[in-house]
Amino acid sequence: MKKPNAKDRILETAGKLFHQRGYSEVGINEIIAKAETAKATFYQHFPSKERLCEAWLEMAHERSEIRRQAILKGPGTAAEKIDQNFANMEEFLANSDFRGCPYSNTSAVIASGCTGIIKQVADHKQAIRDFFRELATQIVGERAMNEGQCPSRLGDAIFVLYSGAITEAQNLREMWPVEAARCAAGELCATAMSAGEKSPVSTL
Amino acid sequence: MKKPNAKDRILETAGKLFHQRGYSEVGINEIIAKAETAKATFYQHFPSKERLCEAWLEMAHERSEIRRQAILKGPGTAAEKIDQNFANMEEFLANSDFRGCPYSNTSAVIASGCTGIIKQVADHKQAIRDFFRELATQIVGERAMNEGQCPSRLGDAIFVLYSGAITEAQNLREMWPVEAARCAAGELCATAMSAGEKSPVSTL
DNA sequence: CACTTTACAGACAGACCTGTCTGTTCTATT
DNA sequence: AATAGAACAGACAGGTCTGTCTGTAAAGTG
Repeated sequence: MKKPNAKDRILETAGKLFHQRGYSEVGINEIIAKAETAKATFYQHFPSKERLCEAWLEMAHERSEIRRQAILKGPGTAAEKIDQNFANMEEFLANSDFRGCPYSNTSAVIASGCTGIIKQVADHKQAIRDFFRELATQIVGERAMNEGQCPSRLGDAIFVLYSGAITEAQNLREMWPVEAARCAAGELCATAMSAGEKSPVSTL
Repeated sequence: MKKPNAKDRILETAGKLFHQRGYSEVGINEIIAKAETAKATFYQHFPSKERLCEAWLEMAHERSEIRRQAILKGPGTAAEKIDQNFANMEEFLANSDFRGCPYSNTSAVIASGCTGIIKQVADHKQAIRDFFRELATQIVGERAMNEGQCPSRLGDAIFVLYSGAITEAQNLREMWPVEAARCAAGELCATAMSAGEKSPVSTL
């Protein structure tokens, strides 16, 4: 019951270590020792460390994608859902000792030849961007869209706030960047909503 | 004229390589080879690679601090200066092949025991935060401050936008995150200014 | 000129890394 | 029970890394 599968054990262990200390700071030997498996077993499932990294990011992406879809289909207004995302980020950071975004952290250390990893990062970031764009569309609404409002701009702004919050919370080991981003996102949403009500064409 | 100093050559070369490929991906041997110096010379000036990294970040911080002070004392409104910062970021990214923030990139790969490096990163980020807070204060103005406006909140929001922009431009190798952050910063500034004029107390 | 500082060249130690290989043992299905 | 696939243990090769060490050459200063 404690040992599900060699491959899964490796993936879970590597994921935990990569996230805690960074991809380049964790070696195969440590992974297999902590996963209680043999090196030959490792290379039976993963042809290289780089592929293991890709598998880890892919797994993490799929899990997060499920969470995002659940949020989209769940209850609450779009603005509330955005706010909830920042609350979740605080919890995530508190539980991981401020170790930021696995994708950004990995992207910062790999060589430019690791195209597979680079693609994983880009795909994940694009998915988050699309997520916020979808919520932004719900906020701005169809009417305002036709009148010149740009929900994708609001979505992108929230995406950048989201990224900056987790990056700087990691760098400073403090929570205030998340709160600052949260407030700013709320303000941008409020402005977008009131612009949709009052002025038909935004000057921005 | 081409060889200023062994120490300076090492520092410049290491800085360039660290920035281009990341701290953990560049070794001492490559640095001394490209700096055309000997290993003994290197260790005469820097007791360890970690200290070299600290010296690099410190040098880069001092240079950027000079630029920020020049901007603060230079001509233009505060809002224009903030906008100019995002324009400068685009230029920076274009010239460095989208290799983001040296401090965040380094922070993502070092061990938790590297307290010196961690402090350099935190100090630098705090300086940028203070820079945007100062500009935000100029935007919101003293009157609005007394009436309940919070310039530090605006400054922090711009700081987070700034960080998210450079992070995601690096991850995606695209420029749109900078533009998104730029627009959002402009909008937040506009909202803060109109709130200072019209409504005495912000609801945010 | 004598002397000190600075820089050069590069071998070397010791550790760590990824990835390969040999061979054994467990486990499940037929 | 027999057989096949999966997992185990760990030595090994070949390379890279940081940091130390020995010794030599150049350059500035009294």
